[in-house]
Amino acid sequence: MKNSKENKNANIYMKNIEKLCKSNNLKLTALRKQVLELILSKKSFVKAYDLLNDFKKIQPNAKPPTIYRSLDFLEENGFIHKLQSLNAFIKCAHPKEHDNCYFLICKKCNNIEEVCSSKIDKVVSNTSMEKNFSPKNVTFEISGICDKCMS
Amino acid sequence: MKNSKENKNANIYMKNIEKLCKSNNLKLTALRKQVLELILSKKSFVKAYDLLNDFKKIQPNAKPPTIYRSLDFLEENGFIHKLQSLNAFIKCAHPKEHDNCYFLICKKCNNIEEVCSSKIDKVVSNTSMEKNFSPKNVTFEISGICDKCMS
DNA sequence: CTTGAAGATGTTATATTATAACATAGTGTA
DNA sequence: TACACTATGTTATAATATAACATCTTCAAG
Repeated sequence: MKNSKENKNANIYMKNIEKLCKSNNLKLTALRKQVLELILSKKSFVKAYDLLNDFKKIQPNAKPPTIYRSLDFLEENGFIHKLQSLNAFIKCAHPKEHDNCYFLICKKCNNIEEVCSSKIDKVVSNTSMEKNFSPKNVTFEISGICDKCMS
Repeated sequence: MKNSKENKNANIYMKNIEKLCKSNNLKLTALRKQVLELILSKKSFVKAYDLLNDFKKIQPNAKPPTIYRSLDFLEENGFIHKLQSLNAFIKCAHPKEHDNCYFLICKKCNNIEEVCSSKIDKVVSNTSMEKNFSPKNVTFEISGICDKCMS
């Protein structure tokens, strides 16, 4: 039951990505799509080499660049995020719908919550204005203990 | 001229660290102090293996754990920060004087500005309250182009 | 003192993460 | 069709980090 619901969600998500790629003239190749599917199949974040091992079940001769190139494509286009403090990857909760977001990372259950907030955009832009700094990429990750794991 | 000024600053910084270690009952061993001195001697961030190579000039048989253990000690106690998006380390601008800070990282000149702001503390604590999340560590790094490199 | 437990360092080995460099294949278009 | 461009395959290695165990210090309790 739960799996079929998750599959459905993953399908909806993938349809959206396909549409976005079409309208942005991006090539969602079979390889990239397969890699994204594997990422979507995870409850939480995934490490590159775990992804590689998963992918080898489909294509046994896969090598690190196979994965890293797809990850690069997916990240550059905002379909996934790299969690810098974990060296791990996770699907974007709202592809192409926001600029900056941050992550609440639970150390206990490994759940990740992606939070998109205008507050952080404000902090970033205010700071940048003050310092005359021109921001390009924001890494904002908060690790701690989530609601569920506290109680 | 400039070097002697920087040496003086590094000395003042080190005196402060020694004082802090004393009052917090932390062991700033010769090794840890040497590693910190190397970090202080850098204009900007430093990579662990560059540090190791520097350290080998003092102690040729140094190995990765030598460096990583000292980095762990220095980071745990807030004397240095790890820049997660760069896999690099940098001295803390204000040891033991603040909780959260963020970094403006210039992609061109590699200059790092450490900014301590109550605004970010507020964003973090507000978010955490809303989500009932208990934050432990914050990673907040903004990369872009700095004032000097823009003009 | 001295001894023994804890912490720090030395040392070997290996795990983990990521990319360079070059070869080949596919794709679209002039 | 042929060319330029992009994507993928492949080999090799670079870069980052830690596990595991040995040895040495240190320092406080006996």
